[in-house]
Amino acid sequence: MNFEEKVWKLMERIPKGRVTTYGQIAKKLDTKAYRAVGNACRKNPYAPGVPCHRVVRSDGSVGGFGGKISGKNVKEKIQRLREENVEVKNGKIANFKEVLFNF
DNA sequence: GCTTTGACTCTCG
DNA sequence: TCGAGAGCCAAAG
Repeated sequence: MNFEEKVWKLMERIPKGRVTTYGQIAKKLDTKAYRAVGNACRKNPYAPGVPCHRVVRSDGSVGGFGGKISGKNVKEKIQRLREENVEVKNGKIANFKEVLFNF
């Protein structure tokens, strides 16, 4: 199994209404390839089976899909997050600690 | 096979 | 509090 497949599989485990960080995923995979995780996310061939929008940065900010990349459909992702009990404020998770999914 | 790049994270000033 | 720099790993050129 490739590294990316592991990442995707792990992301699949993220329940609705919860989020996780790249660091958590990397840690679960016994690696420090935080950035590679992000890369795998960006590819994301299993979307929306693999909800990459539920993966955020360690500080609770939504990461690249929130402010840098794809400025419009991102809002829909954010909106979906908010519908899933995840409050997003200004590109960051408001109740981050509460919705953070610990593997 | 080496170099570049990235949706990252940590530390320091 | 915020920005810059360094370190990390994997994929693509």
